[in-house]
Amino acid sequence: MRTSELLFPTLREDPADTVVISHKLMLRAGMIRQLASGLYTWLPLGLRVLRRVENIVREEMDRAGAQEILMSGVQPAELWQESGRWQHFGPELLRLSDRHQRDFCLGPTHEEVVTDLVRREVNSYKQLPLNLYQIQTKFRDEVRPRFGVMRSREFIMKDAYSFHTSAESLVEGYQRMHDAYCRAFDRIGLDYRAVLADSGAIGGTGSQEFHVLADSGEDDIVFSTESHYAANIEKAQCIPEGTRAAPNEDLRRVETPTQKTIDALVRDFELPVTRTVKTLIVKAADGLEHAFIALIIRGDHTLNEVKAEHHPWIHAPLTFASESEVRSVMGAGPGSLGPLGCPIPMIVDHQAALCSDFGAGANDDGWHWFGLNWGRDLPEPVTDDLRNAVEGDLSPDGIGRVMIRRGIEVGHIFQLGTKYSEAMGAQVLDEQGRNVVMHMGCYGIGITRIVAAAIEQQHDQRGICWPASLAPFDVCIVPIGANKSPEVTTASDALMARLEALGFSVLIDDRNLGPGPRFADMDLIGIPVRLVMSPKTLEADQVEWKGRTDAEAELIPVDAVVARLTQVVRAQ
RNA sequence: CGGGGUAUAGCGCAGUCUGGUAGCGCAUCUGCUUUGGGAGCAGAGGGUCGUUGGUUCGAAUCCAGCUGCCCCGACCA
Repeated sequence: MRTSELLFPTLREDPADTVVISHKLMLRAGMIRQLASGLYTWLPLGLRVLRRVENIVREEMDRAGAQEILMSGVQPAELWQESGRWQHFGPELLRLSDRHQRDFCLGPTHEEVVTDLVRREVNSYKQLPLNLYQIQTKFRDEVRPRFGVMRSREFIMKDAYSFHTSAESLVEGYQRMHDAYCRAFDRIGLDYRAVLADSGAIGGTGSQEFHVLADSGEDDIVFSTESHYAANIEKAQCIPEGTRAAPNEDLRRVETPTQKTIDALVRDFELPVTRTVKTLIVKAADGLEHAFIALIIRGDHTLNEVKAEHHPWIHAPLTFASESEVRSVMGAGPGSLGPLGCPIPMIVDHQAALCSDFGAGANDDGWHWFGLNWGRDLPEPVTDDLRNAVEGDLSPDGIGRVMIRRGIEVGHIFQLGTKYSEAMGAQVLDEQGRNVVMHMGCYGIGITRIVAAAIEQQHDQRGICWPASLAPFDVCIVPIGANKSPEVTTASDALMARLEALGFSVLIDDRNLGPGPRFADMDLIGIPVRLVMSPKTLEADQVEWKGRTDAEAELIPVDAVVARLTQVVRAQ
C-alpha cells in the first residue's frame, strides 16, 4: 500500500476533548473519526487493526471447536419478553418499532436469539455440546459514552454461547473457552489477568473477567502479592484481620455540632479512623418487617454495593435512603447516625465488628457516642462482608496481601446455567428419552475495546507502538532523496514487491514530503519496522532498519531484510 | 438523571466583557525551490460564527429557548 493512495488523515495537533491516550492517538493516527457521541467511523488504518484482532479471536475460537454464525443485530421484542429482559433491561436497551408498530431492539447481546435458534434446531443430546459464536456489532445506549472506542455505544464484540446436557459438560466447555481466551490474549500481546468476577444479575455459578492492566482502566482489580489470586473489586472477598480488643474506655456522649463526616471527626477529636464506623441506610428487601436496613462499616472503608445487594435482607438493586427518609426512620440526619439506639436491623461489616472503643453517630443531630463497644453497649452484631478491599488487606486465599490495579475489561466468560434455556424452553432428549433443559455458557470479547487497550499499554511520546500481531502493516518503507535519484524509487518499489510477494504487508511512504513529517507519521501510526532507503544506503546495497521501539537505526544489507523481518513478524 | 463547560474555516484556537459586518497557526490549492526528523518564497480558495426567536439603526458579541459535544457526579452519612 502507498501512503499517497491511502486515506489516513493524521493530525499534528492533539484533538480537543480526549482524555485517554488511546483515544487521542487513534484520532491523530487517522484510525477513527467520531460520528456522534459514542459512535465512530473506522478509517482504513483502524479497520486493518480491528480485522487483525478479529482474525486472531476467530482462529482461537475455531481451534477451540466453536462454530461461527451471524445473527441479526435487530431483534424482536417477543424473545426479550420471553426471557424477561424486556422489562429488566433499562434504557441501555435501545428499543424501536417498525412500520407495523412491532417492537424491536438493537441487540446489546444475543442470548435470546441464539437460545431461540438452538431450541428449534437442536433436539437430541447427540448434538451437544455445541458452541456457536459470532463477531458482530452490538449497541448499548451507555449512560455516558467516553474514552473513544473504550466505552462507545456501538462496538464490535465476539460473543459465543455454549449448550450442554449437564453442568459437568458446561464446566468443561467453560474451561475450554478460558484457555482459548488466554491463547488469544497471549497472541495479541496484551498484559492481562483473568480475574474472578461477580456473575451479577445474569446469575449462574461461575464467571471470570479478562482485564488488560492500564491506569486508564475503569475497574479495580485486586491481586495477591504472593499467589495467583485475582478478582474484580466487586467480587474480592475481605478477610477480617485481628481480634476485637477488650473494652478500655467508658461510653460517653460527645457534642459534635460541626463534625458531619468521618474526616472531621478524626481531625477534631484525634480519634484513629480505624476506631470509627459509618452507618449507611439502604432500602430493605421486599416483604421484610422493616423498610430500611442499616449497614455499618469502618470509617476508612467504602461500601461494596454488589456485596450489599446480594444480602437477602437488602433490596436489589441497592437503593440508598433519601435524606428525608433517613430523618424519619433514624430521627437524625446523615452525619449523626450510629448503631446505638438504631431502630432498624443492622448488618455490620466483619472488620467493623472487630472495632472496640469506637466512635459513631448518636442518632441525634450534633451528637456522637465515643467509647462504644460491641457486646457491652451494643448487642453482638450480625456480620457480613460489606466493604471494598483495600491495598494491604489479607489475600482472600490466605496467601500474601493484596494490591489493587486498574484494569480494562476485554473479556468475560459466564456459566449461565439454565436461566435462559429454562425461561425459553430450550430442551433436548437425553439417552433415556427424557426432556432435559440445556445448560448454557456465554463468552464475550470486546474486539473494538482491545484495539484501544493495546494502545493504552503500548505507546510512547511519538505515538503508537503496535505489537507485531496487531500492526496495520508489518513494515514501512521510507524512500529518501527520490527526487534526486530515481534509483531510490526503483529500489524501494522492488523491495516492497519482494516483501509483499512473501506475504508481508508493506506500507511505502511515497508522499512528496521531507523526511521529517514522514518519519513522524510512521512513528505515530506505530508500524513495527521502518526501512529507509536513500542514495547513500543504496550505494552500499544497504537499507536502514529501525524497530519502532529501537533507540537507534542500523544499516543492514538489503538481502538481509527478509530473514530479519520474518523473525520479527513470526516472533509474536 | 443532577451539576459544570463549550459550540467561530478541515484541525487547534483568538475575537464576545466594552455591539459597527471575522482573524491567527496548521492543513488545502497553484507556481518555483526543497528531501536524513513536522521546509522556503510568492500567490489563492475556504466560515449563513450550532440553531430559533428577541433587543438594537446595526448582533459572533447582549437576552431567552432549543440542540450537539465534552467533563464531573450519581459510595454520601
